Amino acid sequence: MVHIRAIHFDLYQIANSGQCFRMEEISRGKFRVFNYRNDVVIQQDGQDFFFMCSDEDFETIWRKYFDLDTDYIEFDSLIPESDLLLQKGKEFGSGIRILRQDFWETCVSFIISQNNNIPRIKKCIQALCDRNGGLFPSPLNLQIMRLDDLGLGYRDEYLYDLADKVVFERISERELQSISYIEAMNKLKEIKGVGDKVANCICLFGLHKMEACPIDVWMKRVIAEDYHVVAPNWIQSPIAGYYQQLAFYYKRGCEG
DNA sequence: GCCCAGGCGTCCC
DNA sequence: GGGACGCATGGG
Repeated sequence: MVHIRAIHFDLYQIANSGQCFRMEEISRGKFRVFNYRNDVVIQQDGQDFFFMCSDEDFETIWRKYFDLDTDYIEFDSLIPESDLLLQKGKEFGSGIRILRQDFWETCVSFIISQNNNIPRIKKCIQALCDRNGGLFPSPLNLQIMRLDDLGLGYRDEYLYDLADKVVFERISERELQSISYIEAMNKLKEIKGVGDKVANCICLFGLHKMEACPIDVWMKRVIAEDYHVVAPNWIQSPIAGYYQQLAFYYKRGCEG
């Protein structure tokens, strides 16, 4: 077991922030988190965290996953006083971090997410894992799996196209990390079923390109209702993705 | 039965 | 280049 203290870190908020789909509260303050083939149980008590894993796993896997070396208080301090939506968002989401999730899992998850709701996205991903003997399928696994009876709707062919492109290295995490956000977006949109929104989610949650700013129905609602239909300047910020996540979590928490 | 969901591909203009 | 439309599925 590993004990740490951390601020701007709340497992409940992160689990319900819509950026990950395999993080569940198993008892009060106690969460099980999966990231591709790794998993851990964490107990949170305020600013105290108990990771049920070795020191080595914490240092090599989970410290990075939870982005614990990034100062989110600093990000919050850059929000203008005049931006009432983000001011409320940073209070409501005071424990939000942008996870550094597995690239492959993020691609699969957000292709499934299109025109779908979060509870059902979770069910679809769980069904994929169940079908693969409890493990999240690798690209090679996915290529040969039967998908048409997992409740994915019309998204089966999108996942097969993704798996092919990854297996044949038409899409590679290494390359996407080495190129710019704009170039990565264009590359990702070559995958069937990946448009602007999903590509932004992959850039933000799977590649940690923090300028990526996914615009979904909730963000459109934010722009329409909280910014008088004019998109705020911060969507061009180098950390637009974090601000977008505060806006999403706040808006969805209030109305969803 | 409706409407909606962290949208996108395809048509059509 | 942009705007309608259909798309599978299940929750509310």
